[in-house]
Amino acid sequence: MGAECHHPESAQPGLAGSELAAAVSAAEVRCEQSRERLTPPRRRVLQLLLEADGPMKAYDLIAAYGQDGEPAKPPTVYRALEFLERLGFAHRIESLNAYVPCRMEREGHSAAFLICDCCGAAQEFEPDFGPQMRAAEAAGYQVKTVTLEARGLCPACRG
Amino acid sequence: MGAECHHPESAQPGLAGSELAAAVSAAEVRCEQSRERLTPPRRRVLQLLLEADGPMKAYDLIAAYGQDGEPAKPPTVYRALEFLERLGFAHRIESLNAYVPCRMEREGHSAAFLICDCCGAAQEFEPDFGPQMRAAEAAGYQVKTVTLEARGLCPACRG
DNA sequence: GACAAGTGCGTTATGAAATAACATAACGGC
DNA sequence: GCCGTTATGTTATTTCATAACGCACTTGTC
Repeated sequence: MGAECHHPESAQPGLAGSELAAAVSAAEVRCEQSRERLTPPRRRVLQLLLEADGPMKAYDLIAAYGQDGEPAKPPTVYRALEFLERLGFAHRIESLNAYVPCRMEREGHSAAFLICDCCGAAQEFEPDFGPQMRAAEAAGYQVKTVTLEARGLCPACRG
Repeated sequence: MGAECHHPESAQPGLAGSELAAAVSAAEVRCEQSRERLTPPRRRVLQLLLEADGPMKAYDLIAAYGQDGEPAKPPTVYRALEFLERLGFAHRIESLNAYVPCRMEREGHSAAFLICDCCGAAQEFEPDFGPQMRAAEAAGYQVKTVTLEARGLCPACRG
């Protein structure tokens, strides 16, 4: 994951400049539509996720939080992450204990990732959970959210 | 999750007696076939998982490890869990930080769970990852393992 | 049997991830 | 203005997981 890997980074590079500003603005608009508030800590954490080249750990966010180098307190970042997840602006990748901004156009509650064990890239893709939803229904479950994490090697690292 | 829930437990009850012994013996056979050793700590942790009524946290296993009430040291249990996962005898449920014994007949590396947010039950099911594997292939990824966790309400808790 | 290599275990200590609990501040409706 | 609600600041703690070391046991070789 990154440290051991010298392949060209295939992960989506972080946003910057006008792209970053546009992504933050889009989040702002969606917040207003939902009568939610993109407060300073929430905006700051979203920005850090969008700028990053790959999944960020919570304590990476905590360390990077202050523009002056001052770290945040853990609850500040965890609360912001909870909000961003709730609104669909970010996803937690369970198998990495890390977070990424949502790359999908469609707003929804499900997330699916292709994760490279070599370079650490995590690519979100549009999942088709048809078979799994049918299995859940057959078992009588009422599913609220689904997450899928596929581990392997990305095109750049599979050689 | 369990604490807040007074519905009838729909999770698979833990094994006991001859069923438990048979499950442990089956694991023993599979170990010998793979030239692996089901050593005492590994056997003990597997037994605890099989006896449990639901997912067990690592520190639950640590606390329950000694028959005399003596807890295990964390590395003892984490090493055993790593082994059991590697052999396919147990799965880690990432979104719960918890572990369950594998309930599937077929030996494989993929796992899929229906998790009840109310009673904490985690039911393993046979996943059909066809759509997701095709998406991964289209993206050029070489997938090694896939895990899926669907959160919702089990039949007993959905009311 | 002596030896070395590999594997697993026991132990101590530490690191990493996440949350509890309580006080204070800002917003929005009336 | 006042009040309920939501969000933040802060301290401390809990929960989860691993690093690092030395010893013991097994296995294969000579």
